[in-house]
Amino acid sequence: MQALDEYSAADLPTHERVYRALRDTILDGALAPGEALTLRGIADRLSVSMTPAREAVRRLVAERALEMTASGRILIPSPGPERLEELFTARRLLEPELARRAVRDNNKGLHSQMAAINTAMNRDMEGGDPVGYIRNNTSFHRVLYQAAEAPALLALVESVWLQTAPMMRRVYGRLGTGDLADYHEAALDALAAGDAEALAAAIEADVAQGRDLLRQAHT
Amino acid sequence: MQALDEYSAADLPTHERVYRALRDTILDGALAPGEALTLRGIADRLSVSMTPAREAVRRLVAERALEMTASGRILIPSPGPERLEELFTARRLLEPELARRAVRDNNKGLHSQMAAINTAMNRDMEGGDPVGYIRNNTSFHRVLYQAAEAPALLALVESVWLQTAPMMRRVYGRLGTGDLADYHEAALDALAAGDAEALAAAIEADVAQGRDLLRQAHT
DNA sequence: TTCCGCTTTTTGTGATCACAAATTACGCTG
DNA sequence: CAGCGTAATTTGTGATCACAAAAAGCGGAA
Repeated sequence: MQALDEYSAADLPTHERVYRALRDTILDGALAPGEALTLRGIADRLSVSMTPAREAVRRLVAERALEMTASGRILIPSPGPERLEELFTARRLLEPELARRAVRDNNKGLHSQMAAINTAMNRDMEGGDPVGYIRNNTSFHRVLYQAAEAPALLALVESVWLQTAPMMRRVYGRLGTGDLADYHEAALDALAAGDAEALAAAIEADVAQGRDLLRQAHT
Repeated sequence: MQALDEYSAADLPTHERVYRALRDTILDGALAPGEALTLRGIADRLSVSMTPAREAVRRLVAERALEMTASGRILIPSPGPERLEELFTARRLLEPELARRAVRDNNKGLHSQMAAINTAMNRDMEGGDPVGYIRNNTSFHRVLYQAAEAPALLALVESVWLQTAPMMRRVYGRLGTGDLADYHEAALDALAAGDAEALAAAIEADVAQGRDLLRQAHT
């Protein structure tokens, strides 16, 4: 779990700071599927009262980043194969569209920014840093889609990421095997060429590869 | 605003009953874009304390069915043209997929159920009942997509509906003009024939028509 | 009338508490 | 040692309150 201090500078409402701390922790894949949380545990760890902790949890449950049983227990979701198939279908439908729009509104710094993130990803993989790898992989996609200036579409995609994030750690172990096509490189080339359809295809292939890796890891 | 009593029978948690009452009110298009709500107003109307009202609002803000300003004011969102274009793009990408899956898992009663809803819609339009019309239109789509048994995809679509719902009332006035293609009939025919692609095309056309009507109404 | 400044009211936030239900711990019985 | 029933503990829920900030109301000056 990540320190609350990272967000304390900006004088945000307490519930917002708790929300961001929890969300980032989930997005990093740092919490295992099925793991249980408690309101008092969250509140104590972040030195706040139960009220903002409850609001942050309620918000994450609404985004399906957390799950609540009928009795009120707070769990990290553990989506089964059917659910994962749905989530990757959503990514396959939405992300290529965002990629196309990003090319349309492309600005100069985007390519170098994404290239730098991709380099950091490869370093994380070689150095054995799963959290860093997952975080940079998310950033790679997010930076691209932010250029599309479509916040409503991006919000839908981010909600899907939150739901798949806890399972991503299992994929990490399968990455070093070597015979994986690098669709990030293909995406960077397409972006440099300003080829929207090639970029959309690379993104779709990248999503499909993630789905396949997860499908293998689940068995 | 709708009575809380409609959900009081099932002994759900208070915050859940408040959430459903608010959500259904929004989904019916009964709240105008830009309209302000207060926690105490919601709590008093439903005879509960501020705490569950706050949790319900927080959840709806997370689903983007409500908006909160930096100072904490609760507003019904009033999406501009660009935002609406995004939301209808999301519907165009997601709903045809759900329609295809519904055909795959088609059960006998679905067609007659949708036909009945469609009849009720036409009655609402002739009778001048905008809330009933909007509610039945939502049901028409929801019943179809529920047959797809893809809850994660459906949740994404429902989030989009919540965001467009407040604007739908403006569309209603344009409906009586007569020269509108009835894609619901086309959808029913495709479903009866078990033609997944024809159904997906009808749904896409229906979504596109809604987008166009809203675009005209906005000027 | 219009605009500015002050006062009053309204509003969201965060903390605390009592309570009931669920979970866990534990000791007894077989 | 396993199964089970009871006690102790943990946990989410809903209500209430103090507080600070924002909004609304209001009166006077230009």
